[in-house]
Amino acid sequence: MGPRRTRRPTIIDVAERAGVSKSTAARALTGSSNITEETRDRVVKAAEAVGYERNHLAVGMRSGRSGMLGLVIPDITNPFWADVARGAQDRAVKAGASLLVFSSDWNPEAEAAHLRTLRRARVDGAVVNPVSDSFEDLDRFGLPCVFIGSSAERFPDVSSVGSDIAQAVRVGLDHLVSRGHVTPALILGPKSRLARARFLRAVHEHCVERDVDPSVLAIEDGEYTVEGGREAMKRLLAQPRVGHLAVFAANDMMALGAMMAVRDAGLDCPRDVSILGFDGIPSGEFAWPGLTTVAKPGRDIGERAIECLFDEIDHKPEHRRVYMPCRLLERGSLADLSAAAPKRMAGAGRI
Amino acid sequence: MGPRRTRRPTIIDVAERAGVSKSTAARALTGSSNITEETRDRVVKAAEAVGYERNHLAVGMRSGRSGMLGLVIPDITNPFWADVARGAQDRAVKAGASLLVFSSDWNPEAEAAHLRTLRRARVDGAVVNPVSDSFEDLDRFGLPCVFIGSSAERFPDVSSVGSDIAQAVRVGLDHLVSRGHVTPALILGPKSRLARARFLRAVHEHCVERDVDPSVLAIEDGEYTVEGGREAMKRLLAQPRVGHLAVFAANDMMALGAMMAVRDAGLDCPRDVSILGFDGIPSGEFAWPGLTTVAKPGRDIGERAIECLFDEIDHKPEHRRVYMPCRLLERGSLADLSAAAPKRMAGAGRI
DNA sequence: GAAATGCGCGGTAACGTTCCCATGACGCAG
DNA sequence: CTGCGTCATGGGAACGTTACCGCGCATTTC
Repeated sequence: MGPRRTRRPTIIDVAERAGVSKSTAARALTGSSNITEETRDRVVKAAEAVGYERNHLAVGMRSGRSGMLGLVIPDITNPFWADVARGAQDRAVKAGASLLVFSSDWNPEAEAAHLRTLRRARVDGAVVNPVSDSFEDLDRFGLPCVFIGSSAERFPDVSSVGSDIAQAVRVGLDHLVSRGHVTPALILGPKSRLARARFLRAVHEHCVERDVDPSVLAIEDGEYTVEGGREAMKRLLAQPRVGHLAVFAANDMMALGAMMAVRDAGLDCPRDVSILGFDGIPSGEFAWPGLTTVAKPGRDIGERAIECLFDEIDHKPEHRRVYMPCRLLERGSLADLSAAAPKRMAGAGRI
Repeated sequence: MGPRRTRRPTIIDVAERAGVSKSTAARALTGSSNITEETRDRVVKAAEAVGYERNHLAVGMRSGRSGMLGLVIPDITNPFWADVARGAQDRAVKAGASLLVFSSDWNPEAEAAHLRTLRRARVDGAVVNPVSDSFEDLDRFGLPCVFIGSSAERFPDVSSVGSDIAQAVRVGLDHLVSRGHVTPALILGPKSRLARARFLRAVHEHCVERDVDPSVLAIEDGEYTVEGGREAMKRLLAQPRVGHLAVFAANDMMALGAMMAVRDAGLDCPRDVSILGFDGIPSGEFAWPGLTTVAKPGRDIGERAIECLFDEIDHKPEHRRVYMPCRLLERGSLADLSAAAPKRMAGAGRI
């Protein structure tokens, strides 16, 4: 494929071939009114004949709309963010827009640099998972913007899309209870994280509704990693307990780590310990047993964020804050202790 | 963050503030020669003062270089392609370029549509994993282009980057042999796939070098999916055999499916069956036992592809075909049958 | 001392598109 | 027949930038 270095046809070439002025050609091609059907036909034919393709750079320059959107996420390699990116991509494509994707690696400086690049590229707006604590850099962006994720909470003036943590926790706890685990232990993230507080608050609310004393629940903290979950579970297993142990982890990676710790201790999941995760990463499907988890709707979040962004661009200040519902992914990491189906725990889950 | 609707400063604003002409301002800002250090300073200060940011749309229009590159892959959600995208992204950012990312879903029409979009956006070039069989659509692209992946083989005129299958197979087989598995069974993809033939050829070459008759190896085909691998392994297990069974799967998903089939049959991996995968997807890490596999360097491939693309854009027709080396990821799915360390098979692998 | 060279700078055209306004044709009513 | 409104079309400006050319000035060279 030798890239042809011949000049690409412009609207003037089309106009000449159709025997009209470039204004008329433009009108015909943009589908505007005030033009004879016959003329439009001629222009369209001419455009096809010369292989004309509208130059979006020029369009963007003249009209002030580049037709490009930015997406700045921590890491496209992270399955959740890949999901988000995919949703955003599809929604953008559907609207005829293109997506400039950047990974910030949770680095505020990289984030700022990418936002600068987006501004220079004259994107019409951007969807961002903000990592910078200071509103400074983000405020400077000066373009229509939608935030994604729990960190967006810090910026009340920017509309945002995220998962509905309260609903997710409810779904998870309801499922645990339905399987006979009324007072599960919790493996949470570091105390510094906003997400941790939200998660815990939702658990408390749920407990109050069910007349359970929240302070009964065992809680261990750890980093949001496999190792963090493993260590937390080790501490949990070291505590004295009677009977089956159920654990709700705030993150799938931690849940998988917890699963390892169970194995390390010579115990079996789900026979001795039940584990419920939160995220819905693909790896959970291939663990043994398969990790039952509450899945965040990454793709939907991405789609929705782009939709909000369009509203923002069009000055329709609708939904300032959107929380998308999560859903349970039932696999095999939960024992069924309910009286109804005492046999279900054995071969459960693997699809 | 109310997006400020005030006009963004142009180079003319900078020029006026610095008391020079816009030509001089442009010269100062592009770092071109023939300009006093003092004038340049003044212009740069003025630019900072008014918050000037170069309009890349206008630059692209005037100079013919938009500073944007395209990336068309099957699915950003697939961990391998996410890796590739990440590498491409990093390399592009390093060169001051931006990446427009699209997912084709293995759909030739979507691919063609995305390529059209890229052309209209006036990207400087694109990195593509071609799904279309006909060269037709791709040839029309008419821009600097680099292909990625084994399917690129079909287009000898386009430079491409991929993983070195021959080397990967060698690494895998060498490892198998070093663990005492001299004649592993093979789980391969569908006969229609080019990748299958290449994989098999590499195995044959390796066998010949080691004076092993290739026809001894048991082979089962299947789709490149978990289910495909599971079925293939089931058939493999149905065959009469003596002692330990070792399997080299052409794909991690199939390997994970094979692992399930082993479990379904009441056998144990790695005690009764050893499994080696190929890809390096993250899920393999969390399977039990951890999947030992030959990992493709997705990120490196992405980086390298962008580098090749830059060469292509700059008319430096260097490396037309690049194969990146793969490396072994040792986890726990292989028993050690070699005399040296007969104990290693038990607790192997999990990091 | 005059011509030649080099350098810093300004003016203007051009990239390809869309938008606004002018123009001419045509139809219709007075 | 004239005047007015409507509608299809053409002409030109503008978006923000860079490339090219030319001008004036200072320095060099025979």
